[in-house]
Amino acid sequence: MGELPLVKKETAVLALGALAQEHRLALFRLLVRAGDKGMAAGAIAEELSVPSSSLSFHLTQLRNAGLILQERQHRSLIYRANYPAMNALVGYLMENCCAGGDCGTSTACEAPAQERKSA
Amino acid sequence: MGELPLVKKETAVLALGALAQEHRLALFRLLVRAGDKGMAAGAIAEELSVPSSSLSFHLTQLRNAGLILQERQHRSLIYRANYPAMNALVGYLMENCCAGGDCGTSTACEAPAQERKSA
DNA sequence: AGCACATTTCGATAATTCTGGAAACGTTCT
DNA sequence: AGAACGTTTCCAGAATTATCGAAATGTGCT
Repeated sequence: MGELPLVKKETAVLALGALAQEHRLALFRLLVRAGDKGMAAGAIAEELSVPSSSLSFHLTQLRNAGLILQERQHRSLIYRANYPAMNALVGYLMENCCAGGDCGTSTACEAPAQERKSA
Repeated sequence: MGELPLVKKETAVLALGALAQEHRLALFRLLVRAGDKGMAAGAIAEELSVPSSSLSFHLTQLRNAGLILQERQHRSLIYRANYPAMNALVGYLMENCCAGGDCGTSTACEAPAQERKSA
């Protein structure tokens, strides 16, 4: 009965703040859909119709919040959703839901064992 | 395969924004724990050590976002967490997770059938 | 009616966040 | 080395958000 939190208050506020913005929410959900293969910044900018400098700002926000991961691939920077972080956030929100009783909160979204880059 | 969303983009941004603030996140989680019986504004203010005028501002934010419900009881205003709204928000966040595949996302937090006001 | 209590509204200030063009930076190809 | 490409950093202005004391509003008791 110590229940030390998996997510700190600060972390949660940061993550929620990162998602609380039209472009970033769309961006995050886009990456959630894109799955393991991720998307390049340029492709995202085009998809969302956001100028690259603005997009870069938003990508940084999401990255600081730990919600997305970055990886270089040739000239492009590839971004992917951080599923564990998302799950942790949701878990934090629902923590103590129903006064500690187990009310069916079993959230999980593993990075899908998707066909990893067919090369 | 129309998949019309249970939560609109705007609604989600509003809700996330409401939660993306130290005091409000604590407040919401407090109400989630408090359950069906809710809490009066004054009690919340004391618990969170926030001046009443500030608290009122935050309560309004959460209420506009649809995350909490208000009900008068004698001289006090009682606030309760809106569980369905919370569930819908979480559902929206994870929508299309794993590219539409069912990856174990079964989130639910019904307002607990708690001992409703033992009077 | 009059008084005390619970909470909200007003208002002015401080702090933070968003935006996008231009310039800088790192990578790849010839 | 030099050129082209993809992305980020810099910057300054615009917009939004948070704070809290004081005053106003609403409710219930006597």
